[in-house]
Amino acid sequence: MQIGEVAAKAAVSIQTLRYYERRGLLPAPERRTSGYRVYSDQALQRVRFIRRAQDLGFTLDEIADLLSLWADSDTSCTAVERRAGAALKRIDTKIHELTRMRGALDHYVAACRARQSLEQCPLLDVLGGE
Amino acid sequence: MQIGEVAAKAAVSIQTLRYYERRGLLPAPERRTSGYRVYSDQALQRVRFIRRAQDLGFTLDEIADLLSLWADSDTSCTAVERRAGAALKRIDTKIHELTRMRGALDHYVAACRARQSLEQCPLLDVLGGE
DNA sequence: CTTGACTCTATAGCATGGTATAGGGTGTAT
DNA sequence: ATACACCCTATACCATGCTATAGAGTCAAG
Repeated sequence: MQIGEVAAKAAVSIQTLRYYERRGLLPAPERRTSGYRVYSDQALQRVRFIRRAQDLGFTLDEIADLLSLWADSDTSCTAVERRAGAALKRIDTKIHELTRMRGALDHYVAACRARQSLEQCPLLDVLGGE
Repeated sequence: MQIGEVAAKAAVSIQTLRYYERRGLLPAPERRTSGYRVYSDQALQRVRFIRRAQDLGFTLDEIADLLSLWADSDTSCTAVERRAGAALKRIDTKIHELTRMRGALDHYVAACRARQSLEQCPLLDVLGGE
């Protein structure tokens, strides 16, 4: 397979594949004499792995780490779990932060709706006030 | 007040203040003959407004928009509400996305824990498989 | 043999919200 | 008068995950 085919099959752009290679997420592939990259099915699997891991909230750095574990089949599942735990924690933190923001914003929007007509906008007030 | 004092009082860095000015979030302040920026209390209020709005999940672009509303005291509260609604929507979308990721990741971590000792790691399998 | 689709490298740019650095001037206390 | 904290501009850089462009070479079909 050449790069365009892999890109199509994995639903990523060609530039993204070359970017992953630069980032060390994909091994440097074989080349034709012309310099064209030649990919194996394994490489395609690896790209799909990367995309799935991104869907699960891993960063590219974390994925590089996971891939190195994956390469070593002796790796204990525990090591993988530890990484997943870190990702979970990060996701939870983000959810809590956003939930807090949501609550606060919602509160002021409600106050805004409930205001008496002559009052100042409570939403702008809370931002500006204190 | 000069820039360092405003920075300290608003708990932002000096560079950040100059950055806000470049971004158009703060009006260009008066200058001493030396070129030193001189800020009013109003300017400090404005910086605090920016920070609070960021805490509520507004982007700097949205905040610039809010500030322009704020400046015009005739602005209807409705206009402010509309902006807040957009921010709420964005926050909700992010929360849902993260919740989905969390669920999927959690599921695989559980599968990983429940596996029989001889099985392959289910977490890596699900990432690589299919 | 030419056309067109495909590939290559290198470099720069996007969005976001800043931070860091170099090289200089200012203000005040001692 | 000199030390030291403070300020100035301009420019580049950080992380993150790409995308875009220029300028050139390659491959297969007609």
